[in-house]
Amino acid sequence: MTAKDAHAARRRPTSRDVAAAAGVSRSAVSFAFNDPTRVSTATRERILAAARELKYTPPPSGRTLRNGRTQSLGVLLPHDIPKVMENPYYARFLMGLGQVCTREGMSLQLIPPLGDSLVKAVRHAAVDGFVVCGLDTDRGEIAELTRRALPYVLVDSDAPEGAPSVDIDDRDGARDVTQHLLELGHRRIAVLSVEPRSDRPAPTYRDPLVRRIAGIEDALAAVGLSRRDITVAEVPCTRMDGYRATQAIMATRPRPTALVVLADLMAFGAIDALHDLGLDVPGDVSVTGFDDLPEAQWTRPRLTTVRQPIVAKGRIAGDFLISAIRGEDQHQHQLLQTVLITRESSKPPAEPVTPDGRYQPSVPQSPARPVPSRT
Amino acid sequence: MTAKDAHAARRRPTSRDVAAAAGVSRSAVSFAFNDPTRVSTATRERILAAARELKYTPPPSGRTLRNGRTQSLGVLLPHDIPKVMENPYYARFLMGLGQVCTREGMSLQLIPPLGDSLVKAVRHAAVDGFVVCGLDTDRGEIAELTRRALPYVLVDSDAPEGAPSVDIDDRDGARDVTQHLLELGHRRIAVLSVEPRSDRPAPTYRDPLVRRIAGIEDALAAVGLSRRDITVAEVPCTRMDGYRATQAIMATRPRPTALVVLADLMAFGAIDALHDLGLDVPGDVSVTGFDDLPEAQWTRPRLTTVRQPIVAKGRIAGDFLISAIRGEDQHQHQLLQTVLITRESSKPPAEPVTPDGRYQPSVPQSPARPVPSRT
DNA sequence: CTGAAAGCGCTTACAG
DNA sequence: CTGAAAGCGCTTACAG
Repeated sequence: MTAKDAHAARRRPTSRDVAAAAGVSRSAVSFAFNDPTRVSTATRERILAAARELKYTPPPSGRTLRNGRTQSLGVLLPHDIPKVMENPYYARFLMGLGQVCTREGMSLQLIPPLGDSLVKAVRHAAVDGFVVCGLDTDRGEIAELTRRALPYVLVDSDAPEGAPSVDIDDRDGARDVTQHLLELGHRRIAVLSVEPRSDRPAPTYRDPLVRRIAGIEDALAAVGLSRRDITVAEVPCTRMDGYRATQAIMATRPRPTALVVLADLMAFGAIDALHDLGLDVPGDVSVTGFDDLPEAQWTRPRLTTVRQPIVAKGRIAGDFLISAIRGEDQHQHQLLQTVLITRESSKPPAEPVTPDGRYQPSVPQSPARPVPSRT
Repeated sequence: MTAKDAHAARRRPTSRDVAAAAGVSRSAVSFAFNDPTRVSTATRERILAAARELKYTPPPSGRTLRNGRTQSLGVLLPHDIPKVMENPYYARFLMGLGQVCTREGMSLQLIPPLGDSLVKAVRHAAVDGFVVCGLDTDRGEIAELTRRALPYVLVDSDAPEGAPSVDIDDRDGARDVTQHLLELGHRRIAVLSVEPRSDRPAPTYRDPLVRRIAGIEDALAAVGLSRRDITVAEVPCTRMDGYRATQAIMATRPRPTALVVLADLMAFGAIDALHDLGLDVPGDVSVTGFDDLPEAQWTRPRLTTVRQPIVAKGRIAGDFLISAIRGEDQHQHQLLQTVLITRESSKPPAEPVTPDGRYQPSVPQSPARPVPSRT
């Protein structure tokens, strides 16, 4: 079989074919598509007609190689896409990035680990820059980003010194919500945190969840308690894991009167679990979250939580990237503030749980470690 | 300034540089990265060391041009990314596509209109295939897809005959939920539908929302009513638009006793609005949705709705695309079934609204137009 | 206003 | 096991 001929017959037309059909050079074809001022209107029409005839459209692969631009922003994800999309947090974060994409005329590439390797994912992605989400420790990804010499910005990450990053004041947020529960009189507090993505050698203070735990300790210290006085469970960040972990926690005695959950999604699961256990929220157990997803207002009772500006975080991360792609100066870091949102899922415990009864609010002591002050 | 030298000094290393540094050919460099069996271990180590030294990593642009593969799936979106991400429907749909991406080691590119033009977006996207979402009429996008000779599959679209597509039985679903309300005794029914994305010349029966309206008419016809007996409002598919439209609908007299909303997201807004108007759901007004998003179980009251297999839809669309990319035979169409989920947001109206009182359930007549039968 | 040519950086069939 | 060469398809500086 003359496979070659058959193949040639159905191969995609190139600018060469169009040039031949229109009786012009390949340059003219390129100009007709990209810079109409460089060819006469008549010639342009002829070229476009020939292109239509041959069903030709300039494929992006050639342009990408030539221009070194993909017109696409990459979002490097800590987990595979189904798991990421389970958390409404990401939908909101992508809304912020999407605002930038709309403005800049770019597409958004969701880049999950490739066969468990984020390094490989970085290596293969055809994008103009990376927003790196929730990188819990540098396992080579940043080195690979540097090698590729592409702009990047770390978000919710364990960002090394000097790396461009957008973060929130995790520590203050966690301190505020814990202090809120302590002021209500709670003393038997359980914390539900997010487990690290991988076995990592040493979680550092830069890790957002380490910072949140530190914030909890700040609040505890202010009333003379320490981490030893609370229990901390770490599970994957899913609603179902929040559900299961809450069941386990509530099986312990003495039962906690308050549950500090470090992600709204897991807090929803916690409320589900308490409901199924026949425990009243907040009558039997107070529950707090972290994020203030829109859904936090729809739970019954509505969720007391720490609001973070998720959409703004996405937008700012995108803006950082655009500046870097353009080679403009950029702020290297941005720290966004959280706000405690008090709703019905938290109230004083049914009975005082410490010998001295209800906690009397007092001026909090200075935290154990310096934290960014809020103005 | 010797700008050229400065540029040369900091220009990205290429396989040529690495080859020179390691004292091998560029082929060897390529093999070291892509096909280790083609070079000796010692040579490979030397090459990789040189690459590390020079901070070289093979950029995707060359490979893409050469291989004609991007390892990326495109999702062509009907709106810009912020608007799309507002609807939890898409998070679930992307979960399904994401399953395929995980399996195939691909990334997922979100491709919004480029300066309002989907044709431009198609032209510029560097992907191996397109999932086209909610295309409400062919305004050139499909022609451009054909020109690019890339595989595509239409989802929730006004798909032309013969185009690969994944759809649900919109008509049956809408008929079932309307029939449910009619059987409960409702007669004053308002429908809240999604407005077309653009001014289109002629919505056709292939349009999912046209099919849903047809399903509503089927159910009405079975009790001797017609479209003239109901009111239909069309608004953009957002929670806020659902809220506002419901306020407007409830200001009409006589007030409807049931609201058939053709997207859960808008139904959530409708429940919000009824709550704010001091109207009880379902006491004063029954509300039904369409989709069965997870959130439909969290509204109070929980939402009666038409469940569609959103994640499966995404997975199947992705599988279609993968088959097509591989050049395998593929099923051209897939029709997925919906199921009516009855929850607390619907109940009989407070008082009979027709002269003859409550509707007596009877065997539904055959629908006006043939619909795909469910087995 | 148009054409010939170089070059973006890779991969792989082919020859050694 | 390795090297020289062709080619993927475009864009644009340069010369006419």
